[in-house]
Amino acid sequence: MENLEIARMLAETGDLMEIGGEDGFRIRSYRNAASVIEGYPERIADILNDPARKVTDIQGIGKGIAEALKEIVTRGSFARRDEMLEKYPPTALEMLRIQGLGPKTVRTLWEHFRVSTLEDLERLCREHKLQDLPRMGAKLEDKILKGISQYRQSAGRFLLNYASAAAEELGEYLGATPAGSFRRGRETVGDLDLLVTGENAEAALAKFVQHPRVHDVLGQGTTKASALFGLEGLQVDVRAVPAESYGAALQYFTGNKEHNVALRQRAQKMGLTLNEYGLFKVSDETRVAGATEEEIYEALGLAWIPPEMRENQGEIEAAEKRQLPELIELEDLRGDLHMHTRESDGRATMEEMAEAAKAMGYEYIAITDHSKALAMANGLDEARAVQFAAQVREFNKEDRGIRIFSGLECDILRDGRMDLSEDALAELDWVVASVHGYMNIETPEMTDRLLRCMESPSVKVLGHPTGRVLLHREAYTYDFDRVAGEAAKRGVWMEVNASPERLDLSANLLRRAKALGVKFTISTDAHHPKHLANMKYGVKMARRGWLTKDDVMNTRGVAKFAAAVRK
DNA sequence: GCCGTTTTCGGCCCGACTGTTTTCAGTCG
Repeated sequence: MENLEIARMLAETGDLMEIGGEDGFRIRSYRNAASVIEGYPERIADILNDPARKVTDIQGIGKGIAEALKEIVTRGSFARRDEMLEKYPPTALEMLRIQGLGPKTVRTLWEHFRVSTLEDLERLCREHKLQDLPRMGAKLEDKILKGISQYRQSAGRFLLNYASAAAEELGEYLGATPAGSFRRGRETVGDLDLLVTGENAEAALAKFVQHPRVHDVLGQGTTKASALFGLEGLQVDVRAVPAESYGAALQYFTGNKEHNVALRQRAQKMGLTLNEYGLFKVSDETRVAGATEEEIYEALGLAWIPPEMRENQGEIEAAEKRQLPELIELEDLRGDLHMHTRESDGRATMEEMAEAAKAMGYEYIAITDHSKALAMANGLDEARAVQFAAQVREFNKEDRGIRIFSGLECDILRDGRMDLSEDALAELDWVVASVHGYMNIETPEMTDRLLRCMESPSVKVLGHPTGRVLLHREAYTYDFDRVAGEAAKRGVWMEVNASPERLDLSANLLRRAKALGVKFTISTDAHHPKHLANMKYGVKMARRGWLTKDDVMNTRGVAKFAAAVRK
């Protein structure tokens, strides 16, 4: 049992308890424990198995949850969870994920109509049955219908961090390499494709279906096995391919479809045929290439194309002219410019974040806690912001092997003004401007709002510029080209938010912004030292947006970066 | 349910919006 799954069970139990109308503080304890465990560096199961260790030493885990953890690890559930699942169906949890539907409404619907599936709920809304209940009306019915449709679009897809954990675990276990949309760095994946090759390839398929976290084997033959993995049921396809076809298979299963079609057409014109086994001459079926991707692309007269670019969006033409951009690499990053501490809603102190960043080899970070508009996150007001800036100046007086920039993730108010006064903002080194509220305003108003926020001389970068939350919330709408154009003109940068829930901007918008002359930062929005490792997802996204090292400002060394910020 | 304690009980982030009301419950962040 992995931490992520344990955390999910605790959080879900908290959700069910909320539907049950139980004490809010008790629910918070479950959620808090879930969040601590999710971010915990060691496996909870290992700690439980070590007689010398106590899980209650972990902050947020007391006697009660320690008992639950023991149960979860030994039998896959715990009493409280079972009890709640007796009362409410697991489908109730699905309903909670609909935007606009909360625990109280779910409970009312269950008690009145025994609504247990989204289909039931949808029908009731269409028949306007919700209006029979107190405080429910037509608007709510509409909202729920919209929420269901949005939810359906995202169901069955997985965030990159989840897929990534599975890919790493199985990759190591099987000696397998990921292909598919995961390899291309898509922000969400529907399934995970893995390739194994060599003498033990067929044996690996058998080994795969015996993995303790594999269940529901969908099929198993000599070249392919397919099964559901982990609690969430991520579908994993493992393919065994001979060494001489490995490159061809990797290419074929990485896709995407359009890219592959274009390559096969190209091969055809050259008197060749391309499939997952190799590149062959049509005339006498002799093998031209297949063992590596590089030799296939080369035989087609192309430079090897990074997987993140394989969408048939002009990359083949660029590869032909040998004009592919040199994409940014994870190792190019010298700092992380968006993270939170306990001052607002983060889990660690400034010093702990700095220490973790230093261990990753960074030269600098910016601490960017929330501003006061985010009251629930205990955002900073003017006085605290100014005090924080002084604290950072003090920190930097000594050489600590890492430089901190005093930053703030400052809310952009509805009218486009900044949440804190210019005087206070001027004390800080680095202001990230972000939208956290009023996301459903009309497109022109949102455009004006973002244009106006850049009039503040303190604003250096637009944080998570479209506000999307993957599988959960659509981006808010505005005239992107106008805003990006203005950002380029004013020297305001745009963020690639590396949090796997966001990955904002998207690849398409990155390319558009880049074309308009925008510069970027890639930052994790970490709320825990562990989240600093999410940088790799941001880099993937940047690569999908064709960004180079030069496009991304936090690839600069500390002196150059500081100079660029001051300008 | 956790934490901290002047150690077994009291405190634990809450403000703003929406849609429903006619004073507020529910949701979101």
